[in-house]
Amino acid sequence: MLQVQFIRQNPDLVKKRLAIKQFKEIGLVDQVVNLDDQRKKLQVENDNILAQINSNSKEIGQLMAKGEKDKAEMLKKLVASLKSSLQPIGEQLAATEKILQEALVKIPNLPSGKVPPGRSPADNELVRESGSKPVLPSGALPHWDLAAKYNLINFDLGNKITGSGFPVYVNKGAKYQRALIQYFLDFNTAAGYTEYLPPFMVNESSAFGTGQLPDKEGQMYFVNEDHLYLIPTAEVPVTNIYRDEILKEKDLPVKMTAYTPCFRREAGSYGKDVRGLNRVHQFDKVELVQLVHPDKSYEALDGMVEHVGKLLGSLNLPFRILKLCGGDMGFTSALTYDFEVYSGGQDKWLEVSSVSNFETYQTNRMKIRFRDSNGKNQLLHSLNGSSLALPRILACLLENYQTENSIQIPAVLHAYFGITEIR
RNA sequence: GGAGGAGUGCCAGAGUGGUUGAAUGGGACGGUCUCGAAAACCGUUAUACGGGCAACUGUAUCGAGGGUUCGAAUCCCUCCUCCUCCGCCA
Repeated sequence: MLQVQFIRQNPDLVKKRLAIKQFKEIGLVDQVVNLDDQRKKLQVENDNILAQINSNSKEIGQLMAKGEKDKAEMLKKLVASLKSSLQPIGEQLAATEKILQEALVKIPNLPSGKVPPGRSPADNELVRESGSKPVLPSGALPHWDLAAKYNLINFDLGNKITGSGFPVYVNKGAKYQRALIQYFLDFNTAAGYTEYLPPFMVNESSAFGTGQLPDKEGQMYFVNEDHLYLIPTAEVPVTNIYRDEILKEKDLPVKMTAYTPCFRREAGSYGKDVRGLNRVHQFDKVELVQLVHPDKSYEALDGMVEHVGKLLGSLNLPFRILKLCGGDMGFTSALTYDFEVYSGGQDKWLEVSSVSNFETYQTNRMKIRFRDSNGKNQLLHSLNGSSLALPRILACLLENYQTENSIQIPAVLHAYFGITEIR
């Protein structure tokens, strides 16, 4: 969430930037400022009464020690009346803080100055295109047909065991997943990221920290009995590793990578973009997370984009990088680059990675800070990106590497997979 | 799941109702000393939200949240986590 102090100091800038994000409830900005004014006033009153109660209580202790019971009794009465006058103020203060917090979490992150205006995906800015579309044999198949032809993925079986959107990977299809995960993790650790294998369920605090809660409950699977959420991305548990921590400047940047399955209810998505592996409820992903000095986060973002680009390049997949426009960005992001890979069998671009800088939006919720050279605690910037989301990568690898009667395996994966083609 | 024990500052650890934000030791940092270092000695060493131009100052926080009390790290309740034993189990 945004820092109240920043909103107070720059209300007009905040409103202007929120408009770029197509945010409708601009009124919340003034509301937050007003509520914070109220909060301050109430806190002063509240603290003053508490101070009186505290000092009188101390005196009672001293009087009792001296045996001056009568005076002590009088003071007790005084404190009792102070307490009754405190009660309504305390309640008002708590209520105001609650409303303030509720308003604050409804305000999305501000888009950085680099974000192009625009309302929809059509307004996203093409940054770079790399590689060339494959020349496929006539009668080239989409991945769901290839998956059936070579017995790699069984969608019907998933329907039977669980439901739609839970594919079962079979035989070489299963091993392909494993090879990709291993390759991605090795690629990331070689670049200095520390590997983690976090829990696949998180508590409410963690889900709040990265911005999934409140409001996006509907997109997560929830285990009612234990009050836990299945993670929609490794970003959630991994970023929360440093929740409530104050880091040393010399330990920056923190670079982490993790493989996890991801669980998404994808409520409200229908249509043909859900075919095959294009949109599923459970999928594998390797994620990158960085916590960096606020002065260096855009440099770090460029570095992550570069890193993911290299990874895709190593697989010889044609891809393009889009800078998301204000209207298409996520709630918590300040700047996002999407990677899309060309899917030869479907003749369309599939999003396989999203790399974002969240600046202090998440770290303010999680209180992830560092001690700067002046000894002051400052919020870090958090960033994350996929490297990569498996299903769509697999879809593109199957489609783009198909021949008449085989699927070739990219050279960098031969060692991981143990074979050079699927027949 | 059952029974018992425990959760205090960066760490260890004291503290069972009254100047305790918290003894003591260690660590870290700064200083003195030294050519430099070690040792020794001195000092500093939580966070958040407020008030004040500032010096400074108020409040809250001893796993979390409630409660009792004039006053809670200390008493009570709920929850969480850890340890020991039993049960179950990959």
